[in-house]
Amino acid sequence: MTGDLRGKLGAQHLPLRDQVLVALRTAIINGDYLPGERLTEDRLAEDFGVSRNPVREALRVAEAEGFVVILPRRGAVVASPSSGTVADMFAVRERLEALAARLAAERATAADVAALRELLDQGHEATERHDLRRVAELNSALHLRILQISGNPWLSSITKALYLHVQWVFRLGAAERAPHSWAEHIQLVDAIESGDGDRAELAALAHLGAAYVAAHENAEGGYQAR
Amino acid sequence: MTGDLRGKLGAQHLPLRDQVLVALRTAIINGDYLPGERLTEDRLAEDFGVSRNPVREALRVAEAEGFVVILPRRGAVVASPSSGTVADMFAVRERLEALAARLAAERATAADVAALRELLDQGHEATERHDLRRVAELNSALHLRILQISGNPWLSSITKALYLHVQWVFRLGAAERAPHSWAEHIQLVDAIESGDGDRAELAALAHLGAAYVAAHENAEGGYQAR
DNA sequence: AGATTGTTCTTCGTATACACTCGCCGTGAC
DNA sequence: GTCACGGCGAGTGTATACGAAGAACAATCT
Repeated sequence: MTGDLRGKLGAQHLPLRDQVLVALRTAIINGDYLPGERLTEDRLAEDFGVSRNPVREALRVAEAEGFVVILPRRGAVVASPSSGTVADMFAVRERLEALAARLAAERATAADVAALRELLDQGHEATERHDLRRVAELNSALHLRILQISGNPWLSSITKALYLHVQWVFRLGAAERAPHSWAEHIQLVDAIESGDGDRAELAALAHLGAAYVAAHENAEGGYQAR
Repeated sequence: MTGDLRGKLGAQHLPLRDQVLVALRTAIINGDYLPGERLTEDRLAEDFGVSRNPVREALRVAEAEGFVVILPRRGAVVASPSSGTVADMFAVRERLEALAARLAAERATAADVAALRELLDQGHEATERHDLRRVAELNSALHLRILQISGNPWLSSITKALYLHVQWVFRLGAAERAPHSWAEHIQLVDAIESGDGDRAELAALAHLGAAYVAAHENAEGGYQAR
């Protein structure tokens, strides 16, 4: 898109508002700010060591992304993902990740597949070490990589956003379910390597279905609404 | 051209930033601001008769939604939907609208179906009157209504955002394809009424496929304002 | 007690200031 | 003539201050 003006340098500077947005998102996902918690602009500005303006701009984007809810003239609170919307989220994600798997299967180069296998290996290793944090990281990396291979920027950005929310729900719940999800990943990469779109879609659906059950259980036992 | 925009923002009770966002989106979709056009904060502030702050907050959200591209320290320009991303957009929309159709079929009440039929009738009438603008409105209303019936807020908000982009591409292209799309709508509503999820999905896919061909042709032909 | 009033906190919007970066353009050196 | 340098203006990025409006809550009054 709009390739004419881009490409020059100076793009390496991340505006403060973006840094704030990233920090805010991760703080919410990590549970540093709990659902229902009030987020006054002053407080966030102080927490992040910036003025209110960057905070306000980051808040608007966070609202658009569904991480916070802004009540007019009342301010922002951390959104509360109810178990109802978790189900809705997975229903959408199921379709999107299935499409991503199909496109990836149809378009993956040998190098793409090699990169996926590399992630798979690292994941296997980390699982044996019981390094759950690293497993979760590699889990994300794998999904993101498949999205990238799909080559559809819309699909990619939408699914990434949803994926962040999934991570949020997972963290809020108690345990990671990482161990047994890894076998599903192998199935998925195998299917992508085969180039068979239908098979890749089915593998993605199976994976998502299992993930949903885990997330849903977490959400049920997790936190209070509002 | 700036006068009418300014007048609309006067006497309402939504936060200014939201009014600016709506005005900005519609201005972009209507082609008042053309792809690649530079959007300086000062100019937008003047166009909408507000200060820079609401404009900035609206711009960040518009960026997140994909309507503008913001280059660090350079400012915002209207995004350019290339024909490549139009194909990607429809690939995603196809899946989402198919899901919406399925959910709607499974959950629609008699009242929901009646509302859809009402829209269908109005659409038929408007088509006979060759009132293309009204037909386009009813077209949107029908799709939005189906999303609402689906009862999945994630699906709804994501698809709405995509739908706005589709409208953008349509307006940039030359003619509306409204007339023959109406038959497909009838098929779709029939399927929803039947409560048969598979059938509703297929109807949605057929509709989207036809719409894609039209949109793609428009995008190929390049953009001309109005 | 119940209604009214007032205080306080916070957002919302405006205004202003200033550093920084980028692109443009004129000037001068070669 | 052309190329490099440097000044200049435009515009963003950030900070800060200020006032208005609204909501929540406590205090006051009847």
